[in-house]
Amino acid sequence: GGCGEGEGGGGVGSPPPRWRRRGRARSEAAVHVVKKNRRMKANDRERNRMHNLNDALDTLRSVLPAFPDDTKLTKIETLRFAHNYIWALSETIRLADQRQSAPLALPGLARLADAPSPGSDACSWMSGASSSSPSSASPSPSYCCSNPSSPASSEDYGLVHSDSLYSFHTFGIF
DNA sequence: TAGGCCATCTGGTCCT
DNA sequence: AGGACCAGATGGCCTA
Repeated sequence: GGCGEGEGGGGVGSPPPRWRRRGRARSEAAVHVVKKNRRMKANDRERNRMHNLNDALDTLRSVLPAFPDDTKLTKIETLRFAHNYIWALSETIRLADQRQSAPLALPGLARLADAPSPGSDACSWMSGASSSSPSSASPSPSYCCSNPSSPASSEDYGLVHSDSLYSFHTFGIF
């Protein structure tokens, strides 16, 4: 916050005539009311904006795999999970495409070695406020698994069960 | 009780 | 000028 409420400075010297003082007082009151109304409207818009944002997050939660204990993901967890979930689905599609193009070469197994999945390497799908950017060479999520704020059960379930293993089982990789 | 998460308010900044 | 977006502040609620 700052100080944006600077009212127009008063004059220096003798006070203005009575009519001017009264008129000025009225206009100040009017300005105050206008500002107050503007602020209330802005608050209302901001509230609606945040509600829309939360609705979008709820929609995102609804398309993500549910946890067995019906734990509601926090906002940050939802975003991170969605990010890794998209990555896992992309990997699944990529592996499927590779298998289709070369079904006898078992490229998936080779690919698993050089495409670290969040569930297979030392990292997981949540946390990572201090993680490096995933936009470097590898598109895989780089969030590390040592987030004390994330429930361990959620971490374990999130990708290992719902995404990686399930997907790899589905396509016969394992 | 401390810490995490959340909703809300608020002022600043940018855009139309 | 007004609206959208953003970040900081604040207080409430919940849980370990």
